[in-house]
Amino acid sequence: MTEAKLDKVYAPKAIEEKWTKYWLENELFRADVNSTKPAFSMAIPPPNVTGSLHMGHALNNTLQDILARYKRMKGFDVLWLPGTDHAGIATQNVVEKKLHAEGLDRHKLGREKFIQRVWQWKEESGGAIINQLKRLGASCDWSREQFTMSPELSKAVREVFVRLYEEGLIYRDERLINWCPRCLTALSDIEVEHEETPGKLYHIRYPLADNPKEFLTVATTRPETMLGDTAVAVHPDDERYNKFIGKEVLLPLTSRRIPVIGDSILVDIEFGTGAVKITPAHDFNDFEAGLRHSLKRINIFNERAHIKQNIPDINPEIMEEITGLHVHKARERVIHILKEHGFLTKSEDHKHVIGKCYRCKTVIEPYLSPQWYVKVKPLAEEAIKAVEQGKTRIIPEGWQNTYFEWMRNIKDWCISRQIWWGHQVPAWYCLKCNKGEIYEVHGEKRFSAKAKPIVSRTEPKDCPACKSKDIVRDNDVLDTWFSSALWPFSTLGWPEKVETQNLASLLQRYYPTSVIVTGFDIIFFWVARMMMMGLKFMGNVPFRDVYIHALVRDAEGQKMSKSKGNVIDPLVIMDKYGTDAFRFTLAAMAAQGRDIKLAEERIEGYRNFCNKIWNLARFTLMNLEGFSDHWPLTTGHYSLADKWILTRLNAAIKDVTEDLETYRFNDAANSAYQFVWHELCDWYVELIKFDLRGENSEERKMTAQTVLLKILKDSLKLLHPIMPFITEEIWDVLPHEEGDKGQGAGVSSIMQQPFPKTGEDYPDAERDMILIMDVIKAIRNIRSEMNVSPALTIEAVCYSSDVSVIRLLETEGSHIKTLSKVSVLNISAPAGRPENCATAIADNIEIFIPLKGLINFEEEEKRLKKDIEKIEKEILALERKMSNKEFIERAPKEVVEKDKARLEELLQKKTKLEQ
RNA sequence: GGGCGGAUAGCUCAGUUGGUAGAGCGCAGCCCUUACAAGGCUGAUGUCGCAGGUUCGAUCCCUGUUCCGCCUACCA
Repeated sequence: MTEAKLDKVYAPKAIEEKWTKYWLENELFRADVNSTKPAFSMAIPPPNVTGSLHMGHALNNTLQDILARYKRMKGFDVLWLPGTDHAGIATQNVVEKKLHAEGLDRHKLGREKFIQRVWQWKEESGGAIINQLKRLGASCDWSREQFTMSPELSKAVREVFVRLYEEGLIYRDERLINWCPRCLTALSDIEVEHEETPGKLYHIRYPLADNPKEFLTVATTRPETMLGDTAVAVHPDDERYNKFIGKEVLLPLTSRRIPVIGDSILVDIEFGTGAVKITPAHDFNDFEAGLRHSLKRINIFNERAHIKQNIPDINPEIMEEITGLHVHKARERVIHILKEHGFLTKSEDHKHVIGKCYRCKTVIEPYLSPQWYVKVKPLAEEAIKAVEQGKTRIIPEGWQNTYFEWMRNIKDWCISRQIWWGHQVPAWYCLKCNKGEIYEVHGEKRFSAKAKPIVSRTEPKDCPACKSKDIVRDNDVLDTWFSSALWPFSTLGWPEKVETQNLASLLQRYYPTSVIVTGFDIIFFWVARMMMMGLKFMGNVPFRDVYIHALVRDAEGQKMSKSKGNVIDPLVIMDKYGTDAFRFTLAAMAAQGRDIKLAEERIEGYRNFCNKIWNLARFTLMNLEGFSDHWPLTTGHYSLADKWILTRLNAAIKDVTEDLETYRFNDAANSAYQFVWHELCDWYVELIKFDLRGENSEERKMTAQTVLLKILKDSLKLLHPIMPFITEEIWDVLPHEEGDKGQGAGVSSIMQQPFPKTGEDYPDAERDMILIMDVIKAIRNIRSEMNVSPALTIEAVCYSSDVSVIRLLETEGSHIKTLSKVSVLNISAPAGRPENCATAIADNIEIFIPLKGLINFEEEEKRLKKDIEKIEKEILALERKMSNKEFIERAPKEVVEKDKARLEELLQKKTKLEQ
């Protein structure tokens, strides 16, 4: 007697904790470099150390874990490499906030102490996200956890930087960059979020220098920047203004005379007034125009976007009024003054796009400063080729265009950041050689773009040129995404391969990785750059497949955000419904190419599914009395139901396998769900209850037990990648055959089992079973429609003119009796409708149910009429189709045949019903 | 401005070679039938955004169009 070892109630929490601990203690997720199995590898998109598990992580890592577990069961040596990202700005912001609460700031603390504080913070709180991933069931090889600021990865960063510099692919230049006045750092183009905002377009008169009564009116959205104007541009073909080209205008509020120039690139005749003020130090277009016309650049504000002192040429009283004001405040003042002096002629509503910092949402200011850049064009070319040649596939394919589009229009990547937390640029400056190029910000020495850096893997002892020991390190750190770009190979030990044999084989074995799974929001930030760096330094793509998944939104389709207050916390969900239900929901909703609108009811539905599986397992265990694992499982023993469910299992295995191979997670989840609930539980379990109770024969009992157990085990294996915990728990208490329990040191887990393979199909049994099921459904339908109590046992008459059908009904009639609660099933009755009967037709089997005493004839009439109407409608459609000659001639034969048969069936059915 | 995606049952969404539309939740009716009420059985509901075109036949292919959403872009 097998004792039930599952609690009556499915309680996910304890199970999850138990198995997480077991898996980790037994290191079941560990990759084996020396394995003879084929390798499957993935690098996790490293979450920020500051992070807490959100829906995006949950989806991303659930999908990866499904792949990892599936591939493991498919016989691969799986390396899923985990780790976290140091997340420069984000982390610095977190620690700065903490300092602020203590009444400190990083400048008071100093760079070295501040960085110590960040490390301290990382040690104390940085592991949260990793533990949350473990709770999600992520089967990463935790023994290889990496951090983008670790000494090893830092070494990789330095190596890449130095090599790129030596090849001329990294350089320094003074340009206009996106500057965040709050973070006090430069940002790359893609770190700026654009947002359409209503604003105003101001028309300002610039008097002509030689005739102050004449004006050139410019239009601008940012009037305060006029203080930095160094020219006015008009279109050379613009007849209104081209006569002014070469002349000068007086810049209002200043004593500055600036030239009028002709520029067809910058100026759109149609827009605004047709005349454009040029501020090369504060606008990207103007900067370019300034280069074309060799214009001076006048910077009017500082790092915090406050108006500088002593901007050249400004009227002193105005200067005094606005010095130190934030540009936005200064704007109001300038508008006011312009209006007072009659320079402002008009202001109209105008919506325009403004950039905001992706970390803190502060309005970005274009700001002139020396920065480090990567020359990306040559790298991008290779990255484009690799995808064109199919060395890397992007899935779903639609994202390829996005990738190409960006790669083809790529601009040089500004990689330096003026923050402290991150990989400090491995460059030094000789104070002697660069004497004239030094300036100070917040007590830090900075160097102009003309300064000559010494770039080196290690700190130089002295200046190679003058041997002076007076050298200073560049204060900038690298864009966080610079180190992320190296992730697929830096985590595998690069560049150490020459020195350590073991690391070499790691790279050899696991690079390129098999697939990277990520959201589309970081295609540019991350995927594109990994491609460039991987190709450059490894000579091969970093991954074979890129699987791009959707964004998780709330039930209304809104992006989840703290400010909107619509965030669903995955940890809360896991507490409430269990991790398996949550994971299953994510998988089931992860259809390619569409965002996920997460509604809690859906999760609840899949929690119920977990419960269903749980009870299925309990039922199985309760019915294994006398079970012998030596019972031979051969075709000869199988009943119709056995053959049917085995055939359906094959279909489920085939579907789930194909779906997982092609990243169709939702289809895989649905196939498994459909099979387990609506075929296995709803039908098979009900069909074999008699057998299991031993009411047929010992042989039937043994066979049913064996088949049920096999189907349950295979179902658990099918589900395990999606629902690891519940499947492991049930697997653990099931009886096992030799070798079923997994290998090695008493450790056993369903995850070590091979993924189910399809067995023999029984198409005849499948067809016959459908027939029986249809009859059962038809009788149930009558009972329900006629309001026959479920407690009441009734009689039924089935009639068919087909001998094989009659034989089938005779041999399998017991199922009909049991499942539709019929006591006498009369099969050999003659055709024609007996008196006082409810009638139905299923698959050309006529079903009559004598209803003496318990019928409502009006109901029956109504029911019949409805049936007939439905049939007539379909017949009409089919007949129209059949009378269409071209359909008969041109449609595929099978289709015509099928329709013909269907029509015939319907006609027969109709006549029978009408009798 | 350019590009992409969506529009299918009350709600959230599937629908992979064009051949009579599916699921979950919700809804209605009946049932505590000893695996499961987090359950069982039965049922109802769709001019598949709009207009054309190709085709014997279109939710699916083509063109146009309207609403949403997203990405991208230097119109001051």
